[in-house]
Amino acid sequence: MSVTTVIGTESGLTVSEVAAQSGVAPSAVRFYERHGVIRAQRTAGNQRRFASDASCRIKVAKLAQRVGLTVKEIAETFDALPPQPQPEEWSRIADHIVTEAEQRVEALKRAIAAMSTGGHLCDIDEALATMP
Amino acid sequence: MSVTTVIGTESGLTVSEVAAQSGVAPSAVRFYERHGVIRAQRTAGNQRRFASDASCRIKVAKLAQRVGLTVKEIAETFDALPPQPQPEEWSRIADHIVTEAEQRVEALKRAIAAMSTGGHLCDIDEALATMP
DNA sequence: TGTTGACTTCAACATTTGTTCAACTTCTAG
DNA sequence: CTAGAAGTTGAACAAATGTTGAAGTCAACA
Repeated sequence: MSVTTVIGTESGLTVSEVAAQSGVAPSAVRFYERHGVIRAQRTAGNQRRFASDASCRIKVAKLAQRVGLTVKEIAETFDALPPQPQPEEWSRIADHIVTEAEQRVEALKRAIAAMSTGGHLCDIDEALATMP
Repeated sequence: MSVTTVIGTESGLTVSEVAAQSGVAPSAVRFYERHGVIRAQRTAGNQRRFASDASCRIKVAKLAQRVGLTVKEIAETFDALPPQPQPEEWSRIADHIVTEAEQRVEALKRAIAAMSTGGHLCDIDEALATMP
Protein backbone atom coordinates (compact mmCIF):
# COMPACT_ATOMS: atom_id res chain seq x y z
CA MET A 1 0.00 0.00 0.00
CA SER A 2 1.04 3.61 0.60
CA VAL A 3 0.32 4.76 -2.94
CA THR A 4 -3.11 6.22 -2.23
CA THR A 5 -3.84 7.99 1.01
CA VAL A 6 -2.98 5.82 3.93
CA ILE A 7 -6.00 5.67 6.14
CA GLY A 8 -5.48 7.45 9.43
CA THR A 9 -3.34 5.63 11.91
CA GLU A 10 -4.41 5.65 15.52
CA SER A 11 -7.82 4.20 14.68
CA GLY A 12 -10.42 6.63 13.43
CA LEU A 13 -11.25 8.89 10.52
CA THR A 14 -9.37 12.09 9.84
CA VAL A 15 -10.98 15.43 9.11
CA SER A 16 -10.39 15.03 5.38
CA GLU A 17 -11.84 11.56 5.34
CA VAL A 18 -15.00 12.64 7.09
CA ALA A 19 -15.21 15.67 4.82
CA ALA A 20 -14.95 13.48 1.73
CA GLN A 21 -17.47 10.94 3.01
CA SER A 22 -20.00 13.55 4.03
CA GLY A 23 -19.54 15.92 1.13
CA VAL A 24 -18.68 19.03 3.11
CA ALA A 25 -15.48 21.05 3.42
CA PRO A 26 -12.89 20.19 6.08
CA SER A 27 -13.56 23.56 7.64
CA ALA A 28 -17.18 22.55 8.07
CA VAL A 29 -16.16 19.30 9.73
CA ARG A 30 -14.17 21.27 12.31
CA PHE A 31 -17.09 23.65 12.65
CA TYR A 32 -19.50 20.81 13.39
CA GLU A 33 -17.14 19.35 15.94
CA ARG A 34 -16.81 22.69 17.73
CA HIS A 35 -20.60 22.85 17.87
CA GLY A 36 -21.14 19.33 19.12
CA VAL A 37 -22.70 17.77 16.04
CA ILE A 38 -19.82 15.30 15.91
CA ARG A 39 -17.22 14.24 18.48
CA ALA A 40 -13.56 13.46 18.06
CA GLN A 41 -10.82 11.68 19.89
CA ARG A 42 -7.34 13.16 19.64
CA THR A 43 -4.17 11.35 18.62
CA ALA A 44 -0.91 11.71 20.53
CA GLY A 45 -0.09 14.46 18.01
CA ASN A 46 -3.36 16.33 18.73
CA GLN A 47 -5.11 15.41 15.53
CA ARG A 48 -8.83 14.64 15.40
CA ARG A 49 -9.99 11.11 14.85
CA PHE A 50 -13.67 10.49 14.24
CA ALA A 51 -15.75 7.39 14.69
CA SER A 52 -17.31 6.05 11.53
CA ASP A 53 -20.71 7.54 12.27
CA ALA A 54 -19.35 11.07 11.87
CA SER A 55 -20.08 11.47 8.18
CA CYS A 56 -23.56 10.08 8.68
CA ARG A 57 -24.22 12.59 11.42
CA ILE A 58 -23.14 15.35 9.09
CA LYS A 59 -25.35 14.13 6.27
CA VAL A 60 -28.34 14.00 8.56
CA ALA A 61 -27.42 17.41 9.96
CA LYS A 62 -27.23 19.01 6.53
CA LEU A 63 -30.65 17.67 5.62
CA ALA A 64 -32.05 18.72 8.96
CA GLN A 65 -30.74 22.22 8.35
CA ARG A 66 -32.64 22.25 5.05
CA VAL A 67 -35.87 21.79 6.96
CA GLY A 68 -35.12 24.57 9.39
CA LEU A 69 -33.33 22.98 12.32
CA THR A 70 -30.34 24.89 13.64
CA VAL A 71 -26.93 23.40 14.27
CA LYS A 72 -27.54 23.86 17.97
CA GLU A 73 -30.84 21.97 17.86
CA ILE A 74 -29.22 19.20 15.87
CA ALA A 75 -26.31 18.96 18.27
CA GLU A 76 -28.71 18.76 21.18
CA THR A 77 -30.65 16.01 19.47
CA PHE A 78 -27.47 14.05 18.81
CA ASP A 79 -26.48 14.56 22.44
CA ALA A 80 -28.99 11.87 23.31
CA LEU A 81 -26.78 9.35 21.54
CA PRO A 82 -24.36 7.26 23.58
CA PRO A 83 -20.71 6.95 22.47
CA GLN A 84 -21.41 3.70 20.60
CA PRO A 85 -24.94 4.15 19.35
CA GLN A 86 -26.91 1.13 18.25
CA PRO A 87 -28.80 1.31 14.95
CA GLU A 88 -32.01 1.37 16.90
CA GLU A 89 -30.92 4.43 18.86
CA TRP A 90 -29.99 6.06 15.61
CA SER A 91 -33.43 5.38 14.27
CA ARG A 92 -34.97 7.09 17.24
CA ILE A 93 -32.91 10.20 16.58
CA ALA A 94 -33.76 10.14 12.89
CA ASP A 95 -37.43 9.79 13.73
CA HIS A 96 -37.22 12.67 16.15
CA ILE A 97 -35.77 14.94 13.49
CA VAL A 98 -38.29 13.91 10.86
CA THR A 99 -41.12 14.38 13.32
CA GLU A 100 -39.92 17.84 14.24
CA ALA A 101 -39.72 18.76 10.56
CA GLU A 102 -43.18 17.39 9.88
CA GLN A 103 -44.59 19.32 12.80
CA ARG A 104 -43.20 22.53 11.37
CA VAL A 105 -44.78 21.81 8.02
CA GLU A 106 -48.05 21.03 9.77
CA ALA A 107 -47.85 24.34 11.64
CA LEU A 108 -47.35 26.10 8.34
CA LYS A 109 -50.30 24.32 6.78
CA ARG A 110 -52.55 24.95 9.75
CA ALA A 111 -51.67 28.64 9.80
CA ILE A 112 -52.35 29.00 6.12
CA ALA A 113 -55.61 27.13 6.51
CA ALA A 114 -56.57 29.36 9.41
CA MET A 115 -55.85 32.44 7.36
CA SER A 116 -57.93 31.01 4.53
CA THR A 117 -61.06 30.37 6.53
CA GLY A 118 -63.89 32.55 5.36
CA GLY A 119 -62.80 32.36 1.78
CA HIS A 120 -60.05 34.94 2.02
CA LEU A 121 -56.35 34.27 2.50
CA CYS A 122 -54.35 37.41 2.16
CA ASP A 123 -56.72 39.21 -0.08
CA ILE A 124 -57.24 42.89 0.21
CA ASP A 125 -60.51 43.57 1.96
CA GLU A 126 -60.85 46.71 -0.05
CA ALA A 127 -64.55 46.95 0.55
CA LEU A 128 -64.15 46.53 4.27
CA ALA A 129 -61.10 48.78 4.57
CA THR A 130 -62.75 51.68 2.82
CA MET A 131 -66.04 51.36 4.74
CA PRO A 132 -66.93 54.56 6.65
CA MET B 1 -63.24 57.54 17.43
CA SER B 2 -59.81 59.18 17.43
CA VAL B 3 -59.10 58.02 20.96
CA THR B 4 -57.03 55.01 19.97
CA THR B 5 -54.54 55.23 17.14
CA VAL B 6 -56.11 56.68 14.07
CA ILE B 7 -55.43 54.39 11.19
CA GLY B 8 -52.94 55.82 8.72
CA THR B 9 -54.22 58.45 6.41
CA GLU B 10 -53.27 58.25 2.77
CA SER B 11 -54.85 54.81 2.48
CA GLY B 12 -52.71 51.93 3.67
CA LEU B 13 -51.18 50.41 6.76
CA THR B 14 -48.23 51.96 8.54
CA VAL B 15 -45.12 50.09 9.62
CA SER B 16 -46.35 49.86 13.20
CA GLU B 17 -49.73 48.59 12.16
CA VAL B 18 -48.27 45.85 10.02
CA ALA B 19 -45.83 45.01 12.79
CA ALA B 20 -48.63 44.69 15.30
CA GLN B 21 -50.80 42.62 12.97
CA SER B 22 -48.02 40.26 12.01
CA GLY B 23 -46.35 39.98 15.40
CA VAL B 24 -42.89 41.13 14.39
CA ALA B 25 -40.88 44.24 15.25
CA PRO B 26 -41.15 47.36 13.10
CA SER B 27 -37.51 46.92 12.20
CA ALA B 28 -38.36 43.52 10.77
CA VAL B 29 -41.17 45.01 8.71
CA ARG B 30 -38.69 47.42 7.13
CA PHE B 31 -36.26 44.54 6.68
CA TYR B 32 -38.84 42.48 4.85
CA GLU B 33 -39.72 45.40 2.62
CA ARG B 34 -36.07 45.97 1.73
CA HIS B 35 -35.84 42.31 0.77
CA GLY B 36 -38.98 42.21 -1.30
CA VAL B 37 -41.19 40.09 0.94
CA ILE B 38 -43.64 42.97 1.16
CA ARG B 39 -44.10 46.09 -0.93
CA ALA B 40 -45.00 49.60 0.10
CA GLN B 41 -46.35 52.73 -1.44
CA ARG B 42 -44.98 56.00 -0.12
CA THR B 43 -47.00 58.94 1.17
CA ALA B 44 -46.22 62.49 0.13
CA GLY B 45 -44.07 62.64 3.28
CA ASN B 46 -42.10 59.53 2.33
CA GLN B 47 -43.71 57.21 4.82
CA ARG B 48 -44.48 53.60 3.95
CA ARG B 49 -48.05 52.49 3.43
CA PHE B 50 -48.75 48.79 3.05
CA ALA B 51 -51.65 46.98 1.47
CA SER B 52 -53.67 44.84 3.83
CA ASP B 53 -52.02 41.61 2.71
CA ALA B 54 -48.67 42.70 4.15
CA SER B 55 -49.11 41.16 7.59
CA CYS B 56 -50.32 37.94 6.02
CA ARG B 57 -47.25 37.80 3.84
CA ILE B 58 -45.08 38.22 6.88
CA LYS B 59 -46.90 35.52 8.81
CA VAL B 60 -46.49 33.10 5.95
CA ALA B 61 -42.86 34.16 5.56
CA LYS B 62 -42.06 33.52 9.23
CA LEU B 63 -43.54 30.03 9.03
CA ALA B 64 -41.76 29.35 5.77
CA GLN B 65 -38.50 30.35 7.42
CA ARG B 66 -39.20 27.77 10.11
CA VAL B 67 -39.21 25.08 7.47
CA GLY B 68 -35.97 26.20 5.95
CA LEU B 69 -36.85 28.68 3.23
CA THR B 70 -34.72 31.79 3.07
CA VAL B 71 -36.04 35.31 2.92
CA LYS B 72 -34.77 35.52 -0.62
CA GLU B 73 -36.60 32.37 -1.67
CA ILE B 74 -39.77 33.62 -0.04
CA ALA B 75 -39.48 37.00 -1.71
CA GLU B 76 -39.03 35.30 -5.08
CA THR B 77 -42.07 33.15 -4.47
CA PHE B 78 -44.16 36.19 -3.57
CA ASP B 79 -42.85 37.93 -6.68
CA ALA B 80 -45.27 35.80 -8.66
CA LEU B 81 -48.12 37.65 -7.01
CA PRO B 82 -49.76 40.55 -8.87
CA PRO B 83 -50.32 43.86 -7.10
CA GLN B 84 -53.90 42.93 -6.20
CA PRO B 85 -53.72 39.19 -5.69
CA GLN B 86 -56.92 37.17 -5.74
CA PRO B 87 -57.44 34.61 -2.98
CA GLU B 88 -56.94 31.91 -5.54
CA GLU B 89 -53.52 33.26 -6.49
CA TRP B 90 -52.65 33.39 -2.84
CA SER B 91 -53.62 29.78 -2.49
CA ARG B 92 -51.27 28.84 -5.29
CA ILE B 93 -48.37 30.58 -3.53
CA ALA B 94 -49.24 28.95 -0.24
CA ASP B 95 -49.40 25.57 -1.96
CA HIS B 96 -46.05 26.19 -3.56
CA ILE B 97 -44.42 26.91 -0.21
CA VAL B 98 -46.03 23.93 1.49
CA THR B 99 -44.99 21.69 -1.37
CA GLU B 100 -41.42 22.90 -1.23
CA ALA B 101 -41.32 22.25 2.52
CA GLU B 102 -42.81 18.81 2.08
CA GLN B 103 -40.26 17.98 -0.57
CA ARG B 104 -37.46 18.86 1.80
CA VAL B 105 -38.90 16.65 4.46
CA GLU B 106 -39.26 13.87 1.91
CA ALA B 107 -35.63 14.32 0.90
CA LEU B 108 -34.64 14.02 4.53
CA LYS B 109 -36.71 10.88 4.97
CA ARG B 110 -35.42 9.29 1.79
CA ALA B 111 -31.81 10.01 2.72
CA ILE B 112 -32.29 8.53 6.15
CA ALA B 113 -34.02 5.53 4.68
CA ALA B 114 -31.18 5.09 2.19
CA MET B 115 -28.64 5.20 4.96
CA SER B 116 -30.64 2.66 6.90
CA THR B 117 -30.85 0.03 4.22
CA GLY B 118 -28.99 -3.09 5.19
CA GLY B 119 -29.89 -2.74 8.80
CA HIS B 120 -27.33 -0.13 9.73
CA LEU B 121 -27.92 3.62 9.89
CA CYS B 122 -24.94 5.35 11.35
CA ASP B 123 -23.63 2.49 13.38
CA ILE B 124 -19.96 1.90 13.75
CA ASP B 125 -18.87 -0.89 11.43
CA GLU B 126 -16.13 -1.72 13.83
CA ALA B 127 -15.67 -5.20 12.45
CA LEU B 128 -15.46 -3.94 8.89
CA ALA B 129 -13.28 -0.95 9.67
CA THR B 130 -10.68 -3.01 11.47
CA MET B 131 -10.56 -5.75 8.84
CA PRO B 132 -7.04 -6.29 7.42
C1' DT C 1 17.91 14.71 7.35
C1' DG C 2 14.96 17.32 5.12
C1' DT C 3 10.93 18.28 2.59
C1' DT C 4 6.25 17.33 1.80
C1' DG C 5 1.53 16.96 2.85
C1' DA C 6 -1.96 16.87 6.20
C1' DC C 7 -2.97 18.45 10.46
C1' DT C 8 -3.38 22.28 14.36
C1' DT C 9 -5.12 27.00 16.14
C1' DC C 10 -6.52 31.58 15.74
C1' DA C 11 -8.13 35.61 13.49
C1' DA C 12 -10.35 37.78 9.81
C1' DC C 13 -13.78 37.86 6.49
C1' DA C 14 -18.51 36.93 4.29
C1' DT C 15 -23.62 36.18 4.32
C1' DT C 16 -28.12 35.94 6.43
C1' DT C 17 -31.41 37.83 9.46
C1' DG C 18 -32.37 41.04 12.14
C1' DT C 19 -31.99 44.96 16.18
C1' DT C 20 -30.48 49.35 17.92
C1' DC C 21 -29.12 54.03 17.82
C1' DA C 22 -28.52 58.76 16.24
C1' DA C 23 -30.04 62.46 13.68
C1' DC C 24 -33.58 64.28 11.21
C1' DT C 25 -38.58 64.78 9.24
C1' DT C 26 -43.45 64.24 9.30
C1' DC C 27 -47.91 63.82 11.26
C1' DT C 28 -51.56 64.58 14.55
C1' DA C 29 -53.64 66.58 18.68
C1' DG C 30 -54.60 70.27 21.40
C1' DC D 1 -48.53 76.68 16.10
C1' DT D 2 -46.16 73.69 18.68
C1' DA D 3 -45.13 69.37 21.34
C1' DG D 4 -44.78 64.70 21.11
C1' DA D 5 -45.53 60.38 18.77
C1' DA D 6 -44.23 57.92 14.96
C1' DG D 7 -41.66 57.78 10.54
C1' DT D 8 -37.13 58.16 7.75
C1' DT D 9 -32.16 56.76 6.66
C1' DG D 10 -27.73 55.03 7.58
C1' DA D 11 -24.34 52.82 10.35
C1' DA D 12 -23.08 49.81 13.89
C1' DC D 13 -23.77 45.74 16.24
C1' DA D 14 -25.13 40.74 16.92
C1' DA D 15 -25.73 35.68 16.34
C1' DA D 16 -25.55 31.79 13.12
C1' DT D 17 -23.00 29.37 9.65
C1' DG D 18 -19.24 28.82 7.45
C1' DT D 19 -14.62 29.89 4.54
C1' DT D 20 -9.93 31.53 4.10
C1' DG D 21 -5.33 32.43 5.32
C1' DA D 22 -1.16 32.62 8.25
C1' DA D 23 1.93 30.38 11.18
C1' DG D 24 3.24 26.47 13.33
C1' DT D 25 3.42 21.00 14.29
C1' DC D 26 3.77 16.23 13.05
C1' DA D 27 4.57 12.02 10.53
C1' DA D 28 6.33 9.56 6.68
C1' DC D 29 9.25 8.91 2.80
C1' DA D 30 13.42 9.42 -0.07
